[in-house]
Amino acid sequence: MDDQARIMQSIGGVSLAGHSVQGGMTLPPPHGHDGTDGDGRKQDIGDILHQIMTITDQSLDEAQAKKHGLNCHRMKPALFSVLCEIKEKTGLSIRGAQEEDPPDPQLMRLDNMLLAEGVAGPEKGGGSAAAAAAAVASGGTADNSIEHSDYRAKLTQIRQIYHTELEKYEQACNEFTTHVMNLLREQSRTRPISPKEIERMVGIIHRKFSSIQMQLKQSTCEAVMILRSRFLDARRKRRNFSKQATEILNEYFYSHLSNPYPSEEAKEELAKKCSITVSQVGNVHLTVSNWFGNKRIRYKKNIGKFQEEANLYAAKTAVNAAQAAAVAAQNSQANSPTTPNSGSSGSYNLPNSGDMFLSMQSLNGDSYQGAQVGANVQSQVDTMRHVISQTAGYNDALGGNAMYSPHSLNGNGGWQDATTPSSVILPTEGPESVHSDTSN
DNA sequence: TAGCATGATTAGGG
DNA sequence: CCCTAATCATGCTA
Repeated sequence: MDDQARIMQSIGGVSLAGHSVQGGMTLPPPHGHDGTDGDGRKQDIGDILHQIMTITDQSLDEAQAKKHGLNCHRMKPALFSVLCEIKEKTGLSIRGAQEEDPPDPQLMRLDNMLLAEGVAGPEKGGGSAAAAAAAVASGGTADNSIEHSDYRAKLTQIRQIYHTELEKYEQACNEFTTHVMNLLREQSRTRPISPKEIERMVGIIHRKFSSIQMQLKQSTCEAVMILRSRFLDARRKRRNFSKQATEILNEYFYSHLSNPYPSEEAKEELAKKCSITVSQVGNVHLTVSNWFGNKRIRYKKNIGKFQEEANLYAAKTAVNAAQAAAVAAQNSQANSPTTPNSGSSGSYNLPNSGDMFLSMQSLNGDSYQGAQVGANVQSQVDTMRHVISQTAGYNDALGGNAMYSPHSLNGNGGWQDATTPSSVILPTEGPESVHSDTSN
């Protein structure tokens, strides 16, 4: 019996203790611990150890020859399968523990975030999903608050980088896995490596690579967050309106001082007239609302400070209205001399602007409250009369210091009828013809 | 550069 | 959902 055969036999004898025979091969019965065969086994093990210790002393050819001899030994397949079985059994507990790993919550969080931001997930819906998400976050509407080309461009860039890197990682992972698998398959001819063990190794490799992937996802998330915060900061950045725009808004405000709550249509119209566009701010409607909200509150807080401004705009409105009225009167005289006067107490026609216009329109549209109309009309008429009298050198009993008294504010600090649902329609024809400088 | 002006945001109420 | 009130943050100007 040569050395190799003895090794095989010895290993077989040790390894198969307590196991039945595979492949119909009869193996020595399990050794007891009574020491009857102990000396023989010790001798065998000693031989093996000796061979292992001296293996480096052997030449390569000698080692190859021994290896070949081992591979060709008739007992090798049986021994091999038994070793595989034992290995599998000892590996079970480890593998079981590792495979029970729940999905990493942090990874899930990152995945969800990337999906929500439109970086991961389907190519097409991604951008709009992100836009919608960001719009919701910023309180605006999806269609205009984040239609920011810069934002989208940067997001697309991030998305591209992310996918490129992800692809690289996946490729590297696959390549490495294939390499390791090939290596293990190659080695499995000389040492017991079961397919399951290869699988396990692949799992380990994948886990390692997924931790790298997580880093990628993490930095991508960070990039998106920075982008978003920058974008939102930019949105917050204030840009003063043009002087014209402020004038238009002020004119509307002071000519509707009794009820400075523009309707949706009025807001849109104002935005249009003020050339407040989507590109200028995120949300046109919100901007006009902001302006009126700020104006109302600041006016109310310090009426004295705004008195001068109020007078200015009152005069402006009145003069414009008077001009328009004069033109209208001329036209009406020329076109239909029999047109009755609209019933005002003065000698001029009612101006076709501001609350007066509203009252007329609203009466036609039957949606406006009578009381409100009355208040507005009265306020406007008073102002008009006063201003026109001043500009025309006419004195009346009102005195000259307060063209706009804060009578629109009630005792509670609120505007009269402030709770009345506003159905105010911005004059679409009158002011345009009057304020030719503000029309688009 | 301080201080005011002003557009935007936020919290809370109806 | 719109409003007010308070506040933030930036723009403008003396």
